[in-house]
Formats: sequence, structure tokens, C-alpha cells
Amino acid sequence: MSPAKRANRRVTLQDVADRVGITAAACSMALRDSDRISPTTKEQVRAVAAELGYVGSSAARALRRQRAGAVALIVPTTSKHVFGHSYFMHVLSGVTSVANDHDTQVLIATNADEARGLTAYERVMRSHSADGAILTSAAIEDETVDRLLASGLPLVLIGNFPQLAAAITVSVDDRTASREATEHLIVVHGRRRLLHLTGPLDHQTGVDRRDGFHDAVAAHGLEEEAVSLEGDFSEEAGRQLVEGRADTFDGIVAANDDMAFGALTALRERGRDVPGEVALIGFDDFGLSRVTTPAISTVAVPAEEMAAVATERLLELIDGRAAGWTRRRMDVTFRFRASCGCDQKL
Amino acid sequence: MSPAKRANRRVTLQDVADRVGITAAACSMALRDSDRISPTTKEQVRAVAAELGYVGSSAARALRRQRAGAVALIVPTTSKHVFGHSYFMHVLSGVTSVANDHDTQVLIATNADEARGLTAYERVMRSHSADGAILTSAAIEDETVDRLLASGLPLVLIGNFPQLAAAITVSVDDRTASREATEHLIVVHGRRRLLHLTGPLDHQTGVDRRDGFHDAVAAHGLEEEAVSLEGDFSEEAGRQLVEGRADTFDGIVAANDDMAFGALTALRERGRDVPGEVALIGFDDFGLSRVTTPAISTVAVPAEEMAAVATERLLELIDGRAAGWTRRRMDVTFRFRASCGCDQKL
DNA sequence: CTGAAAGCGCTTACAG
DNA sequence: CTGAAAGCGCTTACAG
Repeated sequence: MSPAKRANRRVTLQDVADRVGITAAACSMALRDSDRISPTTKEQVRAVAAELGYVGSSAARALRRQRAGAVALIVPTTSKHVFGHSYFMHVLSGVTSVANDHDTQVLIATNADEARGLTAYERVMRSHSADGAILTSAAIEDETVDRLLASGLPLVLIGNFPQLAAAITVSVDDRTASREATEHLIVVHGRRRLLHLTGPLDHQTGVDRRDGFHDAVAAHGLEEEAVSLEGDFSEEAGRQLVEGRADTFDGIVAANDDMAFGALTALRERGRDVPGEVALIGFDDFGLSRVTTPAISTVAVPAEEMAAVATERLLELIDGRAAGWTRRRMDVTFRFRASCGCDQKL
Repeated sequence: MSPAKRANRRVTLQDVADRVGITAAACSMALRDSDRISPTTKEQVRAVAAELGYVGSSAARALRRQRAGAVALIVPTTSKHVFGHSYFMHVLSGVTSVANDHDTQVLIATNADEARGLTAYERVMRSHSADGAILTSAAIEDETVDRLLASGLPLVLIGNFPQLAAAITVSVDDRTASREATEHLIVVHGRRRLLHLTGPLDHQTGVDRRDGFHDAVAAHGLEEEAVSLEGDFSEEAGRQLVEGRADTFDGIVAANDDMAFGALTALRERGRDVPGEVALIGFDDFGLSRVTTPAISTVAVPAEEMAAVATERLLELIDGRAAGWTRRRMDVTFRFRASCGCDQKL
């Protein structure tokens, strides 16, 4: 029997049952290997199911079991913006690999344009088409998160949300990591006049990385010369913030690699040598920093691993399994490359 | 009524109907704005639905309508490999933005590990959880594609599949683009000893780009010196293929940017100047080529736009709308940057 | 232990 | 024109 033939009409459990001469209910149990069904019958059912090319209807199962068998990955910004950051690619990779292992579908829920009005969160809630959600890169004051949390839908957040006591989160210690990155420029490379390019300060990540920078300069008595300027994680912001200020600093700590790259471009245009005259360090290591010249030193965030861990936890939550952890911290990895002066070649 | 309260038990159409004093069927019609229902009743239904926070069950609707309201994005390789290429990110962005505009969910279907056995295609087929699929980066001889096509499931392919007469595809003209890129090195930059680093030759893209390279060298009588070496689109392959051969060529056409970057690394290690001694051009422009030094000249493939167009067509197919096109060609854009010698700065 | 009904939440096709 | 049954395809809870 060719695949084309089979597809003519959907094969249902009833079809299999008729052929074997039992009820659909028994068939269902046979396929789920219930011990109510005799080995002989199970064998027959399996054989017929295979022969007819039976595939269960996910809609019917979902309706009956009150379970979608899917998780949603929610990104509370327009898809255009978000996909531009390869962060999302790592997260998606982590989510799908775990979901795949648990026969769970992955739904992508990005916000529709403001114009159309529907938010990602509303799509998931409305449709009940996912049993839970992973939410990432949310702003501190995002009411979406509060509502999602209040709704009782299983939810795991990636990032730090100190104000949400009830939230289950997976994160890195941005503040400590940023402090250590800054100290690296101070201690190892002897930089004294430091500039910090912040992320958006309505995101906890932006705040924490900035605070870590300040911790470091304060600890080393360099507050006087230190400056931090507000950016938005974009390469363009990095470039603009450094343009015209290129001569003022001997070290730059950017809150992410995109901004570090923007800074690098601006420094290059002004003829400032990196790392000779200005040591530079970024944050994230999602791809860009490794391929530039000089390669950008950075703090690697294990985004894929965080997403995988978050998804494991989400599936536990959905299954109502053991209480488990509420806040999970993952380790960052420092990658000291050429832009800070560590890696000498080229 | 707080969101938390509402979530205690699911609100069904019946609940709304009871409150208004009509049947669930009438309610359903009212919400879909049927003209069988009086304006007054519609108003009441809407008010009650809003008050109770009614959201329809996607599973129930899917079961009844025999429509999932979702499309699947299938990637026939392991997720790890694929997400590594930012190509996928662009595709996903295109698919979600169109799907969002049509109230359609997006499902990600990557292959599970070989060990677990289930392929992406089988997940979609089995579950009937998507009404159609977008398939990308498939190998020429991939039986998945044949079976998917034969199954009758609405399907749109991204890429060239000349051997599949029945397939609906969105693609770029890789062969012509590759020929023109090669001719650019020959005509504009006077290169004579050319090396081509191919993609995997079990993919049409690999074959077409290689053929375009050969078209160009043949047209200019440079076959003698020209060499093409089989790669696999990885940076590592680009590096290895050029290592030890760095002195032999004055122009390299890589089938994608990752390999071009690998080649660049190998040339740099050998102290060969790019573009002075070796002019280099890549293909794709999915992100990497713009940020290297020198920036890599390349042929920009409009992946996001292709995905958007493919999704539009897929939705037409699902709706059974007008026949429409079968093969759609999109234009590439040449980005001549520093690595071929066009952009002089730095 | 096992057979078959009931019902998940919708929407369409039918009866009145 | 409108009311309410039937049924999408499953699986669980119940009756025997």
C-alpha cells in the first residue's frame, strides 16, 4: 500500500478496531501497551495499525486528555527584533532538543505587530494549545509575565526576576560575571579609565551587568574616571556611544557582544588600537565575538543549556512532578581573546 | 474577577451559553459573527464571554474542523547542526511573521536523534498537528521529501528540487549567482587561478553553486587552473581545504560564508593577504560575513523573504485557494565588500 | 477481569 | 429562519 493511498482518508482507531474485531477502546489500550489487553491482541492491533498506517489524532487526544502535548516558547518582542539576536537561536535549540526527547511539540509564540494587538501570551492562553511556556528576555515591568504567572499556566522564565518571588527561573549571575569581567581589565590589563555600555535598563540583565561594572570600579577606587552610558544591546548603540568619546577611555566593558562590536567599529574608525590603546570586553558569546578581528573577549552565557534545563523543569511542572527547584543558576565561562589583550596572535 | 480566579476551571462555550440563556451552538455562531444571530444576542454573548474570560479550545476546534490551525517548519537534520547555521533563524523569522498575521501557530519539527528513530516528518504526519509544512535544506535524495509530497500534505519547499516536478518551491538561482560571483573575481579583480570550496554535493545548492563556478571559469578559459574541492558548508571544512594550498590560488569562491571564513582563517595563518594576494567571496550573508575583517564579499540570499513567501503560499494551499505558482524565484543581492578588493577602507 | 458508554469542547448539517 | 442533535477521534471511568 503506497503512502499516497493511505492519505486519501484519515485512518482512525475505529478502522483498526473494526479490522481486528475489537472496540476502539481496546485498541487504544493495546497501543498504549496496557496489561488489560492480551499479548496476542496487542500483536494483532500493532500489525493492523502498521498496515493501515494509523496515526493518532493529536487534536482528539489533546481534547480527551486535556493536554496539548506541546510547550510554547514565548518571546515578548516582535519577531523581527528578537530573531536578530542569535540568542534566540540557542534558546530554541535547547528547548527543541529536550522537547523532542519527551515527545512534546514546540510552538513559537512571538508577538504579533502592535497593530494587530494580540500578544504572544494571549495566543497561548487563548488557544490552550500549549501546556506550558518558556519565557525569555522579558522586561522587568512586563505585565505579560505577571499575568502569565497569575494564570497558573506552567511557566519557566529564563533570566533574573528578583521581584517575582513565585517565578521559576534559570539564569546566570550577571552582576558577578560583569564585575569579574571588569576586574579582568583592571587587574590583568591595568586599565584605569573605564567605560561601560549598558543594555536596556528596563531589563534586569542591563541593570545587573551595569551594577557589576560599578562594583568592580568601586572596589578598585576607579569610580572617578568610570562612566556608564545607556545602550540597548544593539551594535548601532555601541558605535554611537563610543564615537566622539574614543580617546577618553583605555578600557570598555560592553553589556553584550553586539555593542562591543559597535564600539570596536567606532574605535577602528578613530584609529584607536584594540587592545593596545583600548581593551575591550563584551558579554554573551552567541557567535559574533569569536569571528571579529580582533576577536572579542567575552563572558559566555550558556543559553542553550539554560533553555534545556528550563524545558526539563517545565515538563516536570506540567506533569505535576516533585516540587523541584525554583531558581537555578548556571555558570558563565570567560573567554579572554584578543580584544582585551590576552590572546596575542594576530 | 482576577486572572487567577478565571484559571481555576476552564471556561467553556457552554458556560457562556448558560449564562446568556442560549445554546452553545448559538454562542459559537455569535462569536463568529454569523448573521443568523441577532445583534442583541451577539452583544450579550460577547459581553459574557469577555466577562468570564472565555477562550476557545484549540483542540476541540481542531478536532471538529479537521484543521490544526498550525504549520510546521521541518528541518531534516538534527537540531544541533541546523540551529548552528543562522540560516534557520532567518527562515523562522519569515515563517512566524506571516503565520502570525494569519492566526496560525508555528510548530518546530527538527529531527530527533537518530537513536530515538522518529524523524521530523513523521512527527508531523503522525500527530496531524499541523495543516501543512515548510521544508528547508533537504538533501537531493531525501526520501522524506518524496514521502511528504506523496502524502498529500500541503508542502512548500525552500530550495531547488529540479527532480521533483510536483513540488512547490521557493528558491534563488544559485548557479547563475555563483557564476556571476566568480566572474566578478575574474573580470573586476583579474584573478586567474581560482579555487572553489563546494557545499555538500548531495544538496542541490552545493551542486548548483559548483556548476556556476565552472560555468564562469569555462567561459573565461580558466578551466586549467581552476580547482573545486568538496566541503560541507562548515567553517572547519573551509579551513582544512585551504590549509596547505594557501599559496596556490589568487581567488577563492566559497559556497557559503562559513567556509569563506574558514578559508580566511587558513590564509591568515599562512600570512597570505586578503584581498591583496587572494580575493575571496562567499555566499549567503546570514550575518557572519559582514563582521569579519576583512569583511567577506558575498551573495546575499533573502532567506527571510523566501520563508515569508513560502508560508503565504502554504496557507493558500491549505485553504485550497487558487492554483497559484509552483516555482518561485527570488533575487539575490551581491555585496562586494573588502575580501574581494572592492571595499578599500581597512 | 473486560466491554462498551460517556464525554472532552467545539461547529456543522439537519430537522423542524 | 432557528433549535438542538450529531459527531470529530480519542481515552477514562464505569457497569457488568
